[in-house]
Amino acid sequence: MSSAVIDLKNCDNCPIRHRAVCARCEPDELEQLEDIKFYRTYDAGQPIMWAGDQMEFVASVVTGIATLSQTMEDGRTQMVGLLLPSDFIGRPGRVRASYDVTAVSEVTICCFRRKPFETMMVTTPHIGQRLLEMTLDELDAAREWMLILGRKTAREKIASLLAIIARREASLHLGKTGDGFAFDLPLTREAMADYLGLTLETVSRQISALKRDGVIALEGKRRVIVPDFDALIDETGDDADGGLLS
Amino acid sequence: MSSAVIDLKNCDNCPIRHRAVCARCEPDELEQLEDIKFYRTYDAGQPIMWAGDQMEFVASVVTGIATLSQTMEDGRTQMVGLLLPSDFIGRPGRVRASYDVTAVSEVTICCFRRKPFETMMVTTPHIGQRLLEMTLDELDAAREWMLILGRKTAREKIASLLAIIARREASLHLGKTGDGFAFDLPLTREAMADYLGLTLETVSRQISALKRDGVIALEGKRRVIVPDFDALIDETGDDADGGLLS
DNA sequence: GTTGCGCCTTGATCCGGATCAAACGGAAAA
DNA sequence: TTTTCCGTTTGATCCGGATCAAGGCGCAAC
Repeated sequence: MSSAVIDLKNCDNCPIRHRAVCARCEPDELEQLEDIKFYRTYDAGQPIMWAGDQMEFVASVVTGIATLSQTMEDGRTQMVGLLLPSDFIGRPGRVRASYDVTAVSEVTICCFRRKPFETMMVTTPHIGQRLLEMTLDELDAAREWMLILGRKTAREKIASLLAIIARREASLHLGKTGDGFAFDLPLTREAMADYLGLTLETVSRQISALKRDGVIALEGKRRVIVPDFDALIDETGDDADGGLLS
Repeated sequence: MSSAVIDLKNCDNCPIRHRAVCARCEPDELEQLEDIKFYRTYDAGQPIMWAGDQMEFVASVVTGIATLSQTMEDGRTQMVGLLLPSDFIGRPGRVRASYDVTAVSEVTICCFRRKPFETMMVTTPHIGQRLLEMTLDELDAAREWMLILGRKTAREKIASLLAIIARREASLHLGKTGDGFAFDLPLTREAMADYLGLTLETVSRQISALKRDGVIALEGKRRVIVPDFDALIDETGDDADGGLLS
């Protein structure tokens, strides 16, 4: 694997330090962390780890996008996680990876040797608490995903995925989700198919259909324009209010 | 809701105290817990809470089986969690329930008022740590479930569900999973369909097919006999070794 | 007994998405 | 420039599971 240590200290973008795990750490706790962390970068398409691999470290995504996925013996693949900056990789207490982790874009991860990290979790409750919050959020996302996989039509699945990505982009760039909102798809058609439990042909056809029906517009293959966000939400089959009302 | 407080102290079967959260609590921590916990019982089929309900407590299943599920406006339903004794209900820090919780059999839950429980999580790290472990296990289960929903055929789905239930029964009763192993289905055909993203007719047909092919035998509608456990596993499409080998 | 009611099974038909196949378009390599 | 290649689109056909419909079985109420 062509991965390299790129920095050992003071990465302002390190999510474990500044956003994910250590948002509430004391300065001396941060110094402890500095001693056991290092960085790795992977090119788009590269595997980061295979299911069954020995995991010597846990990690956190700093930049880029990676996927968690499971593959059956005959090759059928299901994505089970989409890892964005600040998301956590690996699991304290577990020696072997349970899923394949693959870089979708160029990805930099911040690694912590597993043993020291585990002992730190005991001595520094904040880290465990933050990890619990993150895991609960992931569980909620997984459950929303299960509804998509189990009960939605192909069109609803595509609309749901677009809405998920659009919402994330909007919140990231402080952007409005108003009219004419636009964003880039970070995933290939095949990756979208693996996400949604479809074939890439069906993904392509349904995107074309949404375009034909004026729900979205495309610039090239990857850039999506959403003229009316509510119209997109209508296509997802979800409740109009995202569970916000009584 | 015909729910009643059934006991306020010393429930040897309370999973929060003895199995789930407090496995490593000190005696004085247990006493703290006693002050803020109470029990409720629900009949089979009764709703325990609806998505959107205000949650005044978090809880833990003591006896019986309950389901977590999501329903779309038009009635399509997807089960997203199967709650067994010792499983946790609710989420610290969240005011409203995200999913419908329904009793499948008669269910007794052990409730903790949410606020005191949350403050206790801060003062008693063991509880948070145990909760993290449980949540990570649930996340793994959800991801296995996503593969089932997204990529498996109806027959593989049924076989997978039977294998999941069989394995749990086996581990519960210290039972072997050897030849002639038998267990009761805790779910109706409809609940199985909601679990697997199928219709109840397809569930019924595929169970009949597995019976016809000698993979399983039935006693009545609910009791399943598995003559050869490996043959059942073969039908799931999963790797033969459950990821145990290198 | 018989009636009614859940829960389950089975049959006939339909349709959405998979599969097989071909071709397109843009970017990098030659 | 042309070639190659990868990601994508589109078309034709097939099939697994949904849908619609009828009937069976066990059980509790009457």
